[in-house]
Amino acid sequence: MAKKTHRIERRTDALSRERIVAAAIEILDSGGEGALTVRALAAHLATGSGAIYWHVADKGELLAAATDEVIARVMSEVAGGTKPREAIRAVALGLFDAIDVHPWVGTQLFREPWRPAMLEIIESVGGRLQALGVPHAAQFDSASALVHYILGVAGQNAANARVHAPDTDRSAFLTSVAAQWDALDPAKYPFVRQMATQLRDHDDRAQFLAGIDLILAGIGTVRSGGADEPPDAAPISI
Amino acid sequence: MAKKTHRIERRTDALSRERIVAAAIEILDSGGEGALTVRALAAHLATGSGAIYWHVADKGELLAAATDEVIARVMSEVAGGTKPREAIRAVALGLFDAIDVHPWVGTQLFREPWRPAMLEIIESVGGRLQALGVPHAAQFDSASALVHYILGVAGQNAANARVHAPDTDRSAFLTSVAAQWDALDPAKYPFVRQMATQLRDHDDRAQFLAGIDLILAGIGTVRSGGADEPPDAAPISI
DNA sequence: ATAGTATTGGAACGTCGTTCCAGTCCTGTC
DNA sequence: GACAGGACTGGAACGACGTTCCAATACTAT
Repeated sequence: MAKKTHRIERRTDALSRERIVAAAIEILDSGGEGALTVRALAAHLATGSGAIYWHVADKGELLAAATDEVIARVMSEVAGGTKPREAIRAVALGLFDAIDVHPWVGTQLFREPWRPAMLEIIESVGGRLQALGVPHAAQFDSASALVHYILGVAGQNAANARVHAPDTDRSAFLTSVAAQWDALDPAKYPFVRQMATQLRDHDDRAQFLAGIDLILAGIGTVRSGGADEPPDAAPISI
Repeated sequence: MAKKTHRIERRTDALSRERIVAAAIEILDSGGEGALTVRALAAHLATGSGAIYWHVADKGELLAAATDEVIARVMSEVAGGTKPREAIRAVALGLFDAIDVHPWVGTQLFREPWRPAMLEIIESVGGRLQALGVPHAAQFDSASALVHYILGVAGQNAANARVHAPDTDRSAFLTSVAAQWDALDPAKYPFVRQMATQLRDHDDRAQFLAGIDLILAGIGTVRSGGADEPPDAAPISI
């Protein structure tokens, strides 16, 4: 009836917001945050900068869209039907691994807190906390603690990826930082020096998970301390 | 004896690394991270860019030096002789307040982990954890969890300061974000929507401290779980 | 076929970090 | 008190960036 032919595709290689975001993710993954320039993106897509700006407002929106896309992909993958506690660990590990592959995401997560990426993380963690039986009064603080911890690790991993060459592996990087820690003044930095050895041999991923468990244990003390729910007996399990 | 007159001062308004870093902090505090350009800095100091680059390698070093300076100031202020647990809370709150005043520090902390700023934070938190009686095997993971949580909050606060105009107060900002959360699809974001009200009325600082307490509580379960130390009876108190 | 809109590619603008360099200041030596 | 030489300064200039502008082209509806 009406005349709305509803966007017939132009030609197969036509530019689109999706294609631009996908190309941006490719560049970010292979060259890091510094490699994503509008010129590089235009070259990658064999077009000009004007064409890109017709589909995307500015570089910030591009980075935000790329981040949302990566996070949304992670969150849909870790859906799982396990117990709440395991689900929280799975979500956290999924985020850790995603940022390991796309370090730039760790930086971008610190953007506007109402962006889809951030909302999905809060919802995913918070929803599982409810399922765990955390009393209502403690839910906000508990979710905040978990999410901020995850953000902190994410940002740190992104920074680490930024500072060392993309080809050097993690163990070589840790060894060099550990050596710097070990060379510190023992009078000024006794604790850091003691940790140097453990730093060299430690596993980032396992330590991240240990932090999650530590926070969950802390949340557990709140729950058993003053709540009326029986431990581990929440009816819902997402 | 020797001819080393050891740097007699030039004239009172002479440029120096310290004066440049101090000017950079002023600009960062008043105008945010985007306001610090080499040209603005040169104008502020009534000189040219070449003169600045004679004292400072590049902008990165300048930001790192400014961050180290602010953090060192905080750490010396919160020294305190209280009990370890209170000392950790004091250090954390000191960092929170410093980043509240200098939001750009929250971004810069995610730099090289061997910079003085980061080392001082790790040492300060870790040393107090030892004093608390945390068993050696758990010290590294515990310090890591606390520091990463602090970093996460710092980064988030820095991002918030970046996004809203410097004159709008925190409560107005929270209200606007809470409104966005409240307008979300209840089917997709049930938890976030429930938290919208609490977000509007919550106190960032108190919630930050609640997170610290949660992690400390988690660390406490490790200590009492497998260690031989009696609770709260560590002999040393920094 | 033609008019009108959607989309494109690339030139051009202003700003940034950084480098370069001619000049100036200051100090130590005679 | 002249002067050589290093310390230090100020600003012009360079290349790269994000963004805007616009003539040219591709496509759609009539």
